[in-house]
Amino acid sequence: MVTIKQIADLCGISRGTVDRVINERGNVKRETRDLVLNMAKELGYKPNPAGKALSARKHNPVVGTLISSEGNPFFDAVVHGIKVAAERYEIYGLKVIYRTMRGYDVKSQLKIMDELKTKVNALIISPINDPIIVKKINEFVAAGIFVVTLNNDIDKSQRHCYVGTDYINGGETAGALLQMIAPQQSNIGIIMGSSKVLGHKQRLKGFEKTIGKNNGYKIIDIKENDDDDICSYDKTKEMLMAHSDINVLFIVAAGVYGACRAVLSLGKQDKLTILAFDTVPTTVAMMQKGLIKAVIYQHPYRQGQQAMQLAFEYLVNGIAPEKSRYIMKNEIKILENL
Amino acid sequence: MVTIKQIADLCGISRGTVDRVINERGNVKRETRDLVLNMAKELGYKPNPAGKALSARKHNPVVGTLISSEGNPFFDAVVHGIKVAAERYEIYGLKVIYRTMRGYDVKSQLKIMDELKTKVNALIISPINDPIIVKKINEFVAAGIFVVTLNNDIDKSQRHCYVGTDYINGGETAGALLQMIAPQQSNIGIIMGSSKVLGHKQRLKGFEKTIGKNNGYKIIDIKENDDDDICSYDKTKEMLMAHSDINVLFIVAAGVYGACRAVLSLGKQDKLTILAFDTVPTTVAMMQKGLIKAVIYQHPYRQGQQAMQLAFEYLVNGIAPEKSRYIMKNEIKILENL
DNA sequence: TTGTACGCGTTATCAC
DNA sequence: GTGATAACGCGTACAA
Repeated sequence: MVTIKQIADLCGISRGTVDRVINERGNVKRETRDLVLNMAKELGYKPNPAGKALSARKHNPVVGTLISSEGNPFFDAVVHGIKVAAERYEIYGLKVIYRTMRGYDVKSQLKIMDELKTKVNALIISPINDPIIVKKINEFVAAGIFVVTLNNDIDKSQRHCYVGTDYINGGETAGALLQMIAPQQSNIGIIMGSSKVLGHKQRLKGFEKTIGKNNGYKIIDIKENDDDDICSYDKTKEMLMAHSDINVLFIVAAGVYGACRAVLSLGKQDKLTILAFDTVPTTVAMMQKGLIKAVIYQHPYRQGQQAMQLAFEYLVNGIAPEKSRYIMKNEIKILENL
Repeated sequence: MVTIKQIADLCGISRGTVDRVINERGNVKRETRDLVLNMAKELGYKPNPAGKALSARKHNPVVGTLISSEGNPFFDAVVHGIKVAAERYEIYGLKVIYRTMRGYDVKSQLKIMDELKTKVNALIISPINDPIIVKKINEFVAAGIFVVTLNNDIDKSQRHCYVGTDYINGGETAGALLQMIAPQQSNIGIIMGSSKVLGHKQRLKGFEKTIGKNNGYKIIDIKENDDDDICSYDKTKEMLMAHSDINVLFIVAAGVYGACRAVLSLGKQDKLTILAFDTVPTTVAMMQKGLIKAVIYQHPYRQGQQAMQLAFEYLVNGIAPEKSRYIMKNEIKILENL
């Protein structure tokens, strides 16, 4: 393993100069610069993260997190992943500021982002898909802040990377699975989260694409529940009463519990195949009752861990992410492999 | 963050003494020892892995890996995980010796273990389930070598930890899934790997337990293929010809390709529901052909990564594993979420 | 029994 | 432009 010191010796100069070249701090003669660069390349120099970590303590690196986790139990596991990772990195001097919010209000998110901006060197955010947020994220990046979008991406922004799933594939997987576990003739009722949320729309798109090839499968009705259980309960009840031919219920986002309660209140639990997303406790309970046959799972814990790890490696080890997208697989979970 | 130096200052003694206490090197007065221990506990001292990593370079830590990967493509992904992780840790001075073997011959494994013993500080091994290997593993541990069992455990041994799946749960998951995707009346033919391999037996056990509750499900025949594709081809053909009522094929371990070729050669591809394990390329090809509906996946890449990470953290960062078993989930994969 | 001093690789600071 | 030096936290050989 080659070190800065070795390069310095071989070039007949000091460590300081080599450091200036490698970290592009300027104030180095062209020739010396080229010499060092060539030597480093030739020897395959790679900075030792342990050394970087040690000296990074002086910077007091701070990560800000802003997650729309309030009232959305899906994010509990995500936040848990973030916290476990943060704890592990605490010893390296990494500090974390935790901020949460409820729902998808752009102004609220903007306000918290502004508060964080002067305090952090990195930001982990589940962003609202809005041009104003894109602009703000770009401001962060321009200010030298490392930005990770978590669970939802804003692809037009300059964020350093995205950690989450492929939503279209989530819908495709759900559609394909459904055709394996539901009746040959299926009349499908769909409960959406919010059509304002890009991911939900993408899931629907993937689902429709996959089941579209099957003549036995028809989508009877689609309703939005705004990710709210009460609303979900009402809308589901309404839908099932209006269409007694529905024998499949596909719940695209949150509000699974409300929808299931509607099914129970109509006594339709044995007549429906129900497919949903994520393994929040209320959903697991409904799986145990036999109401929900399967769910699509998006590795929430690993999403949180991964996001914090990327921030850590960037700030403390000086390692930029290899990829711009860290995609978690859409897994199929039944009661047995939860 | 509290450091050794801070503890030393607060106790009015030198860093050296504190180090002796914390790393239990002896040669410290009782009182001083107790004082330091209390102070460390009170301040919540945790050694900084970066510091440890830096000074660990002098020891030239070496990890030996011994995997029965030859002729078993399942292990390709496991080994890939090991190698990617190893590459990442190379910069810290971690060296790796790669050894492979074919099949389950105790003597071969023993011989390679003996060769490795003097050269390594840690061992990652997919062990054969045999008392002689247990004894040898315990010898390694007694010699201060860190031992991780990978993909297969030997629970009576003193190995530091196991990385792999819960095989019984793998069988249960397969059984439950089958009842969702196979006909109400299913006559099942089972192709085992080797009954000598503990994991294969456990999978069968979990499977039998789960489908045992369903009166419509019957196991018609069980055959062993010794994880060999040719043998698998012959045995499957034999089985399907002897029992024309079989409409479900459950392949417990390797030899998936051979079994599928047998199905094709009998032209039974549209009359069978086939369930298998792992996503090796030949299996994926059979999924694409529509022959195999679903497989159980055991995160082979992550298994390899995790094992190497544990060795790294132990040797270089001086961090012992938190758990004695790192269990990967049995996931359900269909074509869409591979 | 205890303290001192150096090295691991990187970076920041100061002096030239 | 460049070089020397100290500091980060830990381990350890050696001195006292």
